[in-house]
Amino acid sequence: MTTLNRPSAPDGHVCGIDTAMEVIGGKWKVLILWALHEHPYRRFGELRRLIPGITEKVLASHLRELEADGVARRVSYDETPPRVEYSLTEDGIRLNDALQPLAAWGRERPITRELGERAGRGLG
Amino acid sequence: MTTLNRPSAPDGHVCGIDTAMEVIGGKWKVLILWALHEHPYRRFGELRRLIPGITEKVLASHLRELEADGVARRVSYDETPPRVEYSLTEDGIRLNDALQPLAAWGRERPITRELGERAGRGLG
DNA sequence: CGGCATCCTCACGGATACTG
DNA sequence: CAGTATCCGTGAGGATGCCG
Repeated sequence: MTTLNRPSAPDGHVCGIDTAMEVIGGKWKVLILWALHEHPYRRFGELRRLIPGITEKVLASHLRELEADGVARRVSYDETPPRVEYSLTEDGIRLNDALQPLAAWGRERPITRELGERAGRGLG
Repeated sequence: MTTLNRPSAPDGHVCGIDTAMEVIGGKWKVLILWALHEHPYRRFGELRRLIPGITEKVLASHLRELEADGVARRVSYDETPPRVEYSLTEDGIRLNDALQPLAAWGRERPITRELGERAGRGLG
């Protein structure tokens, strides 16, 4: 995220969506947000189980980025075995709320392309 | 988009956001959507100028995907020189509307990370 | 003007092993 | 349990050139 040519709206037309996309741009970020949204806090392994297919490394890095972006919070308890709880910040909750219309669009949307094959996997 | 392991919400919890992310997931898609939203129709070169940094190939492929996803429409006129106009479909307009809260979030958001360097390029 | 055909890069994400 | 460390593959995206 240093020398990358980030997309930007033309001459001062800050639409803000690009900013948001930076935050939720990761492959699993919205799913993580969603999982955190359903419950006040989530543990690491819990998230991993809730999101089948994600690896530990990716989950960890995504969580770190979400944290750095101020939408997720990480609280670790000094216990044995260790316990870490992730939750949404106020801003993260607002982000999730802002995501709802998009989710509704995705649900109500007329199936144009082949949007069937990608969901036909038994998960959970 | 064939054998790719697409993210999915756990056990039937269809949040719809993943579906939406498939459509707007491209690097410049939201910017294209935004550009199409501001005006009833846009020409190819116009879009290219409106979105500095995007290459013709990427713009073309993104437009084609947006078209395949039913959110953009392409109309070409048999003239010399050739003229092609892109516009949003009804569903594309709804998508854009659904994107507005996200845009608002992006604009109002407290700057946590270094969200300054990526915009510091003279464009337009 | 509005593309498509190639070739190539590189960052994102995946697999595996190891640690406090 | 909750991660790091390392290596690697992939594919979206970028550069360039040509065409109707």
